[in-house]
Amino acid sequence: MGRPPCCDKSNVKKGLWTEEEDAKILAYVAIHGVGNWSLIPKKAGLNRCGKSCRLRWTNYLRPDLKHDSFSPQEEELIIQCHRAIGSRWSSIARKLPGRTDNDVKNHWNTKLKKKLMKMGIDPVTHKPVSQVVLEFRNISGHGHENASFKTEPSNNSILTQSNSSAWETMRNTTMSHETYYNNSPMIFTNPASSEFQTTPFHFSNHSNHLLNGTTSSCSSSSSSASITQPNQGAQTPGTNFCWNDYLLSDPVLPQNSQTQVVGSSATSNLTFAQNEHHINSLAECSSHNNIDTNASGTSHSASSFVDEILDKDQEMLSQFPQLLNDFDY
DNA sequence: AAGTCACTCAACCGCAGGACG
DNA sequence: GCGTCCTGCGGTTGAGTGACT
Repeated sequence: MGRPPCCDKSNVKKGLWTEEEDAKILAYVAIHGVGNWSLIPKKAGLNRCGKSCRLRWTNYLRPDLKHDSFSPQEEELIIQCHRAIGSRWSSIARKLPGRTDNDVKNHWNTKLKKKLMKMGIDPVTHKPVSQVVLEFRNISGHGHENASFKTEPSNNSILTQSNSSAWETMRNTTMSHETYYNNSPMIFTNPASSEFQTTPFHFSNHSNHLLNGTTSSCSSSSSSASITQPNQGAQTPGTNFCWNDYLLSDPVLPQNSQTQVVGSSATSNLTFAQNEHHINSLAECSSHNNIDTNASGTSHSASSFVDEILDKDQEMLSQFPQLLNDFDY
């Protein structure tokens, strides 16, 4: 038995709000304040669902909201936060005074995602698209160099976004690392090296790291927010980088279940962003691609995996208590 | 000028979790 | 412990609008 609707939807108005309706809400809130939104429509004389009133207030009418466009600093902060915690828009919005989760979400979906894709960054994983392509190839069994794409991926990564042109581009061309190197120089921090750099998107040419209080302060080894991928050596071009390797070397996973321990530095350099990123990656990997992490050679059960994440979570929080102030999770 | 397409963003929907009786 | 109500959240939709043909 499902929950009854919050209101009689057949008798409430839907759609855009009129100035008159806005004025009613503003007048009511000015006198009584916010709270108990289910009663507000009746008391304020509105033929609207309480939920709709609350949304109108929180997303548009609140006096502390900004209605101007996003600044470059705000955009940078959104990208950094998204890389760290994924699509937790309310948490990200709390970092941006005057912005709502809806604002942030819309801005991400309409502007920032495209901006990243233009730069050759997969907006879901925040990895260079070339790396995502390599991983997909391995997952889908098209690991050899000249394999053509035969099946489309099923996750929400750049390969399946509404931006089908990106997919078409990649399907029709074998993406060379040089292509991405040339198209997105910001990604690759070592242009002189012939080694393929896998450092995800990083505003390295910005002097102000807006997230110093979050990602950077959490790093025990670096002042930048750049992320060093685990098992980096396996990701050089021409080698058979495998998504499973990525999982197996994940610092979140139990060490004794990893067939190959990457090295203590990989764990000691672990940042908050890394952990979040990996957890998100794992979740996406398993949910979107139906990849069973147990099938990757690990022997832990699902519950022990969750326990492991929680343990690591506790460990991180004890080491970096400031996280509690930065993100609610 | 008219039609089509792409984009933006306000609003809706359904679910989850917390508070409370 | 259970049911109900309220609120918060993230994903999705669709009306409005401007750009393009």
